[in-house]
Amino acid sequence: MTVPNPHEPTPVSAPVAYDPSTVEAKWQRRWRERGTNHTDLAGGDRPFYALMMFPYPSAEGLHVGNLFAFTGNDIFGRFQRLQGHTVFEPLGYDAFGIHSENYALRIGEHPMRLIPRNIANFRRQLERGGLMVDWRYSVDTTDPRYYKWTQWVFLKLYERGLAYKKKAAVNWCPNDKTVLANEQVINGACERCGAIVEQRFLEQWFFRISEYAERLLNNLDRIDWSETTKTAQRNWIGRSDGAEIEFAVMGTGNREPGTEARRSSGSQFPVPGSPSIRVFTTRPDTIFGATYMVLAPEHPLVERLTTDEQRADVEAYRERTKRQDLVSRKVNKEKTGVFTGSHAINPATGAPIPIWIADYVLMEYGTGAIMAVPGHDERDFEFANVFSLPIVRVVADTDDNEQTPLDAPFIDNTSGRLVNSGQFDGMPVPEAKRAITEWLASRGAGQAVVNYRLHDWCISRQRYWGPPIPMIYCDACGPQPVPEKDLPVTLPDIEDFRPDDSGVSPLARHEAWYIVPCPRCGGKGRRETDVSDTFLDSGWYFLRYPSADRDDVPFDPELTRKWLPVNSYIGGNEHAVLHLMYSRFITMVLHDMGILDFEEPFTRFRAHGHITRNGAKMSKTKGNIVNPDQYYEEWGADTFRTYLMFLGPYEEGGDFRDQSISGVRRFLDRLWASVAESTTEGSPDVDVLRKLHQTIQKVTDDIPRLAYNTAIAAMMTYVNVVRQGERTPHREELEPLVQLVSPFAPHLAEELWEQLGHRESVFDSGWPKYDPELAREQLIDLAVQVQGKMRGTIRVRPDVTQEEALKTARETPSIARFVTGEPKKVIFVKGRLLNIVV
RNA sequence: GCGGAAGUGGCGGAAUUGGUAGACGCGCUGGACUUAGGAUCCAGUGGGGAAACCCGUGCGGGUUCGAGUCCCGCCUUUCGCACCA
Repeated sequence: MTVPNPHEPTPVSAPVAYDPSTVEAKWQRRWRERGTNHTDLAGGDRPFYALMMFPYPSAEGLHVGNLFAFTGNDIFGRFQRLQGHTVFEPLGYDAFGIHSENYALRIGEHPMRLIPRNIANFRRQLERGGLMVDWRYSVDTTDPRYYKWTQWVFLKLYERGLAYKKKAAVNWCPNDKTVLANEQVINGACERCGAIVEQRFLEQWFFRISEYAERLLNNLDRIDWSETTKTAQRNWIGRSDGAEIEFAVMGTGNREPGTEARRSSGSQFPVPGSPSIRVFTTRPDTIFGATYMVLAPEHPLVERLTTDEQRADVEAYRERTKRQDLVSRKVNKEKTGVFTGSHAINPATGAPIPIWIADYVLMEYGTGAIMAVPGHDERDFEFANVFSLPIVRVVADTDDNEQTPLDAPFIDNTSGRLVNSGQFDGMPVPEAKRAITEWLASRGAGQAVVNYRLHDWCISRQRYWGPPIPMIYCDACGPQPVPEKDLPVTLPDIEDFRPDDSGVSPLARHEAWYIVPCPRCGGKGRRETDVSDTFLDSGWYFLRYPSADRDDVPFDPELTRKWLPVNSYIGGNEHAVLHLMYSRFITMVLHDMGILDFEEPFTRFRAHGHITRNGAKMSKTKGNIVNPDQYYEEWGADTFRTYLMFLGPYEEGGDFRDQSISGVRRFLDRLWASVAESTTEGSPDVDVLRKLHQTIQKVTDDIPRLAYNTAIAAMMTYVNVVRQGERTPHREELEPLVQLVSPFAPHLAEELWEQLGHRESVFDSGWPKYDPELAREQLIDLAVQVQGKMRGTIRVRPDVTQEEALKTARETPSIARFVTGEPKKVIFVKGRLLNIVV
């Protein structure tokens, strides 16, 4: 054994290098043991609910896009905790729906077996990512303990008269063999599979979301949401201010064969009891220019209005448009239509105008009928040209009130004045809108009306993988809601769950399941065999999390009062008009029923951006999907998290490049090394401390703005400062940095915090305070311009006066050479710049 | 067509309010240490020029002492919605 020579310096053992897999395993275990991520729901004061959109647990496993979204939310949540809030950051699974079912069908496995496996895999990947999730309060929408309450929500809407069944033209996907909501039809094709959607007439359950249109629109003004999301919702709700106008119909040739068409009454205005057509228009001011009318082909009045002469043509046209798919209808720009043979009377001019049918008028919007003003509407103009219908100009473009020449195709303006409009001539358009609406109203021919694009929400799905709609049909008693005590209506575990083309759910093939006693009379009843839309599952899940361990109530009133509405919600903008609209609607309904004391579920919402890879969209077919497991393995979760946040502004997303990850890992390595080398001897360097406090300020400002990329950049800069030169960093220079970095790299921060001698979790240590005194620079480089051109900088105190700065600048040769003669003018921005104008 | 967002080095991106354009990172170049380096460290890195300087934020105008930022007119990309009366 060799005795160490006391004169030789004892060899310092090389610091242990940063090994993420060891550190991360250690802290995940420690968090579990200590319950670090548990939220004291009942006790915590200053509650903060940091919600992220829950994922659909696909068989492929966690997508990097999910992780990007969750990490951003996790950073925000951890930051709030460090600021002293009790943070609740739950996560669950949105596992019902066609997506899961189709996949199950494809691989020939039952979703009841498949989904739990996917969830287990998701859970493993999510935990590996280091999220501050309290897994004791998770939800799985396919768990009867959850969908019991989804069915309860349905019953509440039914009780309120907001759920109703009607036979309706619905979007039918021939591939997925189910009905789709309007929101799920993109350009006439199924959002999911891309198949061309057909129209079918089926009995469907609807929610009366359209009754809430005005509130859904108005409340947008007072919630703190991403503007892009609010705009999308406003457009989707699509409020139009206009008028409904009634046009009297002249007798049809059918009743008086062989005679001239005659007015049904002596008046140009409709008479109660006589046939009339109601139209919606946003331009009542143009009524003097209405030279014909158009009804949607499926309009109920078409039957009566069609003359014998025209019947064959009309029937043929109706048949053709019915079978026509939506895509060719929308893409096809040429106008088609057929004359019904009947005429209506323009209530403004008293002139008879022909009534046509055409598929450019949609039954679903307004009244399904329009007054056509080809002089001022592009579509009407095109139609009028195809069928040689008269075009009358009633708004003049110019101030001189002269009729604009008709060689202009049409004028779509609202700044002109009326012409050819009788007593309204010369009136500006906005004024004429009001005046003409009033004039028509006074004669019983119309009224001001607001119309919305938003339609009622069809929730019926003729599929298997969803919560059965809790209704029972009894021949004697009619439709009966399933009593609350009988919930849940359990989805049976059947092998044959394949959808067919019959228009009914696979459940309709299972008599043993659907034949039940009527809850009212006890006689033979039949269950509703459709299941509900998966957007109903996600329409209320945020209410469930705090009460996820309770079976007696959907959500505990006290916990709900404490934790809701959600303080911060982060998710993808692809849900701007689906999930986010439905959630608001359901919350409003429950509020109106006295069940919730707030009507907006998400106080703040931010849409995150999306990740591309090497500039391209990630997709399975391109094979360029980032699999998180691989990166956890190679770089560690902390590096992966931090890298994802460093890609670009969180709300815009960024481009993932494997090559660039190393920079973030280097940063964490350097942070690790700095702590390992740090000393408690002596005192910290004032210049370093100044940078530290500037960094604290920057990071504290950036996180709430979700400017994670610049926060990370600031911390990188600071580590570079700490390590500059040959110096040994002082512990006080590093401790606050470990706190700053902790939301981004939680495992590493915990480890370093422990190495710095702390026993409690870094997440219970608070957020470092920024001291403006310490942050202030002693000397700055003041920019000096001559004639607005940069000519150099001068080193001065930040509070230097204009006179001093000017003097210094003129003594600086490299600047002074540009100043010829006396300055005419001097612009001085304190602490920023000096501009000398000569 | 309507509505939103965005065009900045080789690349991802900085520049909260009109005030030093290109922070931070990748990549690249050179160097140090090395048997070796795809490790680490140091220096450099918008373009042109020997330099003084000049030019540079999609294009064209404008406002201003000063414009990536504001105004007018275009172009391009991208995402929603789309015959919504």
